[in-house]
Amino acid sequence: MEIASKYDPHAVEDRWYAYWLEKKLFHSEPDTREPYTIVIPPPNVTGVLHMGHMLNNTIQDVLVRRARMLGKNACWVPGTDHASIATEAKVVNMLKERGIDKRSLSRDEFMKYAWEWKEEHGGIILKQLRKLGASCDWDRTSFTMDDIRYESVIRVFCDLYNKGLIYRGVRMVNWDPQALTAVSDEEVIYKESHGKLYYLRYMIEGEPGKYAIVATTRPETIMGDTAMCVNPTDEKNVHLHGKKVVVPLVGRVIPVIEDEYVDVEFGTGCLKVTPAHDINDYNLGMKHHLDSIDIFNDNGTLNDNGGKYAGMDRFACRKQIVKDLEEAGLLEKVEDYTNNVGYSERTNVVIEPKLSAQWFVKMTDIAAKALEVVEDNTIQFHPEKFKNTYRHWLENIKDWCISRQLWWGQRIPAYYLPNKEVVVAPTREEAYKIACEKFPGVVASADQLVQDEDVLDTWFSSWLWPISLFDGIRNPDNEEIRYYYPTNDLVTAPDIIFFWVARMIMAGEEYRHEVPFKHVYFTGIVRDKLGRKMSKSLGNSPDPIMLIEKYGADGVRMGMLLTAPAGNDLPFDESICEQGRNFANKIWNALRLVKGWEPSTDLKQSAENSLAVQWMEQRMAQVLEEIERDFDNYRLSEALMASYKLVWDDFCSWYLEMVKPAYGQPLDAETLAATLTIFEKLMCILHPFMPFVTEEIWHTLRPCCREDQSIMVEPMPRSVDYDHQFMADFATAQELITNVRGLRNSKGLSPKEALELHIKGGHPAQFDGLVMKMANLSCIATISDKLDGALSFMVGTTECFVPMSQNINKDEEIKKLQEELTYTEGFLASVMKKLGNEKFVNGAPEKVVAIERKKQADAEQKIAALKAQIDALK
RNA sequence: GGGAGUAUAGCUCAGCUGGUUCAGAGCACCUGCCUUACAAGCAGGGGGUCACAAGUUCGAACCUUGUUACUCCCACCA
Repeated sequence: MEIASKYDPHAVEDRWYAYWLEKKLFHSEPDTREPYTIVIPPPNVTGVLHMGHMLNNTIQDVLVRRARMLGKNACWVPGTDHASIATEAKVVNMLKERGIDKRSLSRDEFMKYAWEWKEEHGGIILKQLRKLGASCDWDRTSFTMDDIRYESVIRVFCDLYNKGLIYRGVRMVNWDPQALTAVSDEEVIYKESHGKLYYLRYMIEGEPGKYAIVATTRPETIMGDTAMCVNPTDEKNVHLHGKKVVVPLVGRVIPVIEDEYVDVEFGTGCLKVTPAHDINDYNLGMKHHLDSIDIFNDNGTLNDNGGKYAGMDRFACRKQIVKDLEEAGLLEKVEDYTNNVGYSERTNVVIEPKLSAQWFVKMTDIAAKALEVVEDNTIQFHPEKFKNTYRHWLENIKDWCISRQLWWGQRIPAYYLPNKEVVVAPTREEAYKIACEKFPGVVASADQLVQDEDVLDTWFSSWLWPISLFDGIRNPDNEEIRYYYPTNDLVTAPDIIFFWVARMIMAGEEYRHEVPFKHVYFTGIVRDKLGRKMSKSLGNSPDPIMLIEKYGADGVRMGMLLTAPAGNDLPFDESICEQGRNFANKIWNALRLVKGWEPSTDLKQSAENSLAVQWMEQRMAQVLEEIERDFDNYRLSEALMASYKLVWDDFCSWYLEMVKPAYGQPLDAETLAATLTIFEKLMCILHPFMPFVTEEIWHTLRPCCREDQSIMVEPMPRSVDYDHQFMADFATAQELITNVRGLRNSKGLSPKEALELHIKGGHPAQFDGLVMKMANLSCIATISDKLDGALSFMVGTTECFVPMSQNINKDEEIKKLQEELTYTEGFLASVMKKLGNEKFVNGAPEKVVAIERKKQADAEQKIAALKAQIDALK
């Protein structure tokens, strides 16, 4: 069979993915095996695959595939997130393009459009994950708003309400004037922005011509001022105590109050208090029983309280009001000012603090439990440093605002009675029942109940994900939840540690009394090579599907993993995929070589081949030890690098070259069979990282017995004991080979010209045959004295000589030897200094001193040898 | 403002409990090779004051303190 000289992933990847699906190899059902479970961080249903997903899902796939090969019942559950704000925004836009205004639609009509849109455009990302090779159990694909998940969320809401952990209250919330909804604290991003600080004059009542100056960044909010505040200890403002001042332009008379909160150093030490539009002012207002005047509409324009500015946008109003203040002579001065302004994570508009009635979850008690399980390592974070971040957040946690003024999401199951009382129940009928019991005679029928208009924060669905995926909320005792929960590993980006990771832990404790996962692997953030975050607006994010087209999924997977240790950002450059592609090609060519060998049953296995096989098998055991340790510590890139070197260096460069027969010659059947077995095992080791090329090669190696099989479920090779002396001796042999090749290279000799090697004294000779083959030597001779007229090198303390047919350049050789001598003498001097130090000899452990003495002896021996060689040349 | 982390070769990173795996790996680079598996390759090679300074120690990339630079998280003084 002819095998192409270049590996072509296109021909291979789709075929094997279809094969895996057809054989249902991704599917898991509970059985007697040990479970291994990962739930996918559900991407937005509106999302398309980006580099962050690639990294994240590659890691999950590596872990799942490895677990599967270790004999576990591996289950990776995929799904998507309904992403209220983002999805609703997209649907609204879509409607707008069709000339439909959301406000002209009823809630039900809107939801119909939204579901249509979701069915049509949603979940592209899951299709894209298949290209990557993700071995998700697609039969289990879920959605945070499908029936089971919807119902689970509703039940949890009711349950927490009944436990008194959910309440409704009027609070200052972060209002997104574009999305027209409240968002949680975590959804506000503060950015430094360059604005102005305006100094306004507030006339003092009853003291004509006298005024106090207030510095503010938001002059448009003066319409909402209900007090001015000074610090009671502020001497320069004592004259204002007990006075009243007039709000500029507005004319309203407001009191001057005193509070320690005011910073004496800032501006003039006078603060205008606008309880409706600033969180700190709100607190001051509560404390001093101030009125609260809301001047904004939900969309960020001014309402009727804005007087002549009513209807204007808040930023347009700011400009206008500054102009008007100036004309009225009430603007003292304007300074440039840099401060932090909060923006909505979803819509990127400036957040408006706003008083409104919202639903909250009490966090204090739930948070304490969630902190404990991370502190005591029931859940381990990789890397561990994220424990700090986690602790800090949980220790300072505030109640979670979970209501959103949107339609796309789980509608809050709270029903209002005509008497303003509220009942909470999963369905209207149940709510009616409760209403009748609690408030007899208030409602005559279920229809009279008015359901809350708001939906729940999307994270209020996703925090249940590891439980609700197995229907563990509705049926807490079902077989699946008992089998798959708790899950094993969670792989996610550190930026959602609060949004998601912490809250899943809370939900796990609350609803399973058990952690939702045992390990959390935090990936880094994928950046471009200039260190910038990948973003649409910068256009610096490569399309992952194009990358896969170009380098193959295996190539991209490997490229990303090689440079992405846990928690480290990944400066992504397309060229790292080349390394992956090249590696796939390298293995492919090893396959071509091996497949070209003809087995001969007449030929007996040579001693050399037998040794080569023994070495390779033990080398594999040795490296497996390392790989297993790396996986235990979640050091995936190191495990991959070790595998890479095992295949490329040890197998291809050393082993295959050692057993490779001369051109056209057959190979003894025993060695060939051993080679195939080793090759297969290597493919198993590599399979979690590079699933496609390894499956292809595994099948091609022994096509006869691979029908209907898959490497996916082959047992993963495990490390075993190996002979350390044997490996050390072989390493010495490798050094001999490298040295001879080096001599050849530096003297410009052809690799085809066979050389002789003379070794002074004894050396472990069992590998001589292999050394002769690999270094192209005609003989290896043992000599008792140094050899004249030869090039020399040392391996350890052993002197080696290679006779030259041509004259050797004595000066050059002497120079080279002299350099080595100087270095060794310096080395010896430092060793002697240590050994001459009594404190060292007495203080250091026996072992360390012995090592130094050995260094001394070796160095002395080497110096003597070098001196003798130099003398001989002279 | 508070906290955390990082700084080792041109790049990305290892370096465990201070001591022969202590100065490493991969990529990149340089030299020579189209040697019938692979130029997406082979063989060989160069390259680092371990950010800076002081200290502890017989001994420091590793421990302590300080300095500098970068990154991230939290807070939000109008």
